[in-house]
Amino acid sequence: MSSVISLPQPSQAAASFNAPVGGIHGSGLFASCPELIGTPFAYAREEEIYGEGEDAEFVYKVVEGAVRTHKVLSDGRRQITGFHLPGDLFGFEQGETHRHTAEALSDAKVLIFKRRQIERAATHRAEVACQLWSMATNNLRHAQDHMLLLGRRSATERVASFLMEVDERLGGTGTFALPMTRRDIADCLGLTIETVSRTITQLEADGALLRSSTSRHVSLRRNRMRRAVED
Amino acid sequence: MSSVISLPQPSQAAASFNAPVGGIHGSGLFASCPELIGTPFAYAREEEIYGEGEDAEFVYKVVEGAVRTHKVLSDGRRQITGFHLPGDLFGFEQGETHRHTAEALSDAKVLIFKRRQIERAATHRAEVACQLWSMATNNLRHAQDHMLLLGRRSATERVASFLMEVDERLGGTGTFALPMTRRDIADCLGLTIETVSRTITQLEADGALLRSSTSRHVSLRRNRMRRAVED
DNA sequence: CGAAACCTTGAGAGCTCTCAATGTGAGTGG
DNA sequence: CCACTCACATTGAGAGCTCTCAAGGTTTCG
Repeated sequence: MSSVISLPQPSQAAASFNAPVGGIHGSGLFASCPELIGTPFAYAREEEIYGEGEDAEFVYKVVEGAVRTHKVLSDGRRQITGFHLPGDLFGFEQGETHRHTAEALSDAKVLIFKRRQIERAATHRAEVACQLWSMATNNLRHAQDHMLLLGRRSATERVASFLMEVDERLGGTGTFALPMTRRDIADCLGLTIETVSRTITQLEADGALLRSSTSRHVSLRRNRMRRAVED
Repeated sequence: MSSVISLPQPSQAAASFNAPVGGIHGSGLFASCPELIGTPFAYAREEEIYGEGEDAEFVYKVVEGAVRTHKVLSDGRRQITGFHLPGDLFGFEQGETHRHTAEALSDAKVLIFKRRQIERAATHRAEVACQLWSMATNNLRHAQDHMLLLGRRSATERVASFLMEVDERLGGTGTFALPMTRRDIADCLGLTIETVSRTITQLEADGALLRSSTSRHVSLRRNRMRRAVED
């Protein structure tokens, strides 16, 4: 909620929904563990980083740009499980394979770590293991909040809640550019793109936000926005 | 998915949805850490164990019975975030306060641990920290699966998926007694009790399950059940 | 400037919810 | 052991929210 994430390129950065404080712990993690040096790698916009079912040999840390992770059903229905920002770690699994797919939201630079190496560091250094635990617990808390949203909130509440969360992550100024498409938003909130679009239009009509030239830029009237979420 | 949980009283036990393998790691956790001795405590059916917003001073381990955790909105809408079975740990938080409420599903016996004590053990023993990390990661994986269910699956798919999961957790025989009410099921799946009821009736009409005398007992025809979930 | 992807808007359908009534089982006291 | 009670579960009818299908507008990019 109050996490501060440095955003080298605010207009391009994405919110990190599944790892709210991941950036913080992520930064500390490797600082305290100099033997863990990641290999730099770059991905183009929309490029797949790993796919569901693949061996979970590596773990990733966002350096620049943004990444999304999602799960899909056989008929194509998609649920985004998280957006990951600079500083965030993603790709950890308990089992042998990835349980979701990761793709670059924008052109992105990451550091790649060998999972075994990190696990080894964790088994030898309680400090590292505690940070990983802390990170996972934070991600879990966020996932539970999102379950409440998906299971019990209306379209208006979901979209308003989403916009406020993106705003917070992008500096909390109330004015920002959404780093993802309507489809990404819809697949994160369990809605359709049409419903997301209509809801944003309605929020604007209610005076809860303003849109400028491009559809990605919004200015939130946060008091009215909060009223739309109510709780 | 293949976790085996010992069920002293199958007809009373509940599925553990948010901590699929928690029981396993939970058992190991304190076995390897004899200085951590929990204080036994008992709760009556429907009794609150802790409430959202309270200080997260303690951590709990189910010994007997079952526990559910949930979040609520101000208007009463509720989302169950997990059912916890014997062996499962619950109540961990990253911050100072509990982010959800825990209640006994049936009469339950638990062991209570001081959170600080466990955290201290974790900072001194990488093994303990790794187990806690592992547990959190497993819970996170389950939460992400549940997000897909809540965001993208139909009522039929949700109920069928839920029933199969309960079956697995209760031994996988295909025949069992649901340990929770329709309301609990509905609040876990993001549906209403009426929709849950209608969906079960429909699954029975489709030959995917049989109900005996009491509404809580079901026998799954797992092949047809799987077809209802399709994926 | 043209093409393609993205976004918005409209109309109607469908799934789930709401409201209401009935049925059922477990527990209690006579 | 039975009647009573209350919580729980089922069923029905209609409403409402979101989806689907379709068309048109807008932005981006080559």
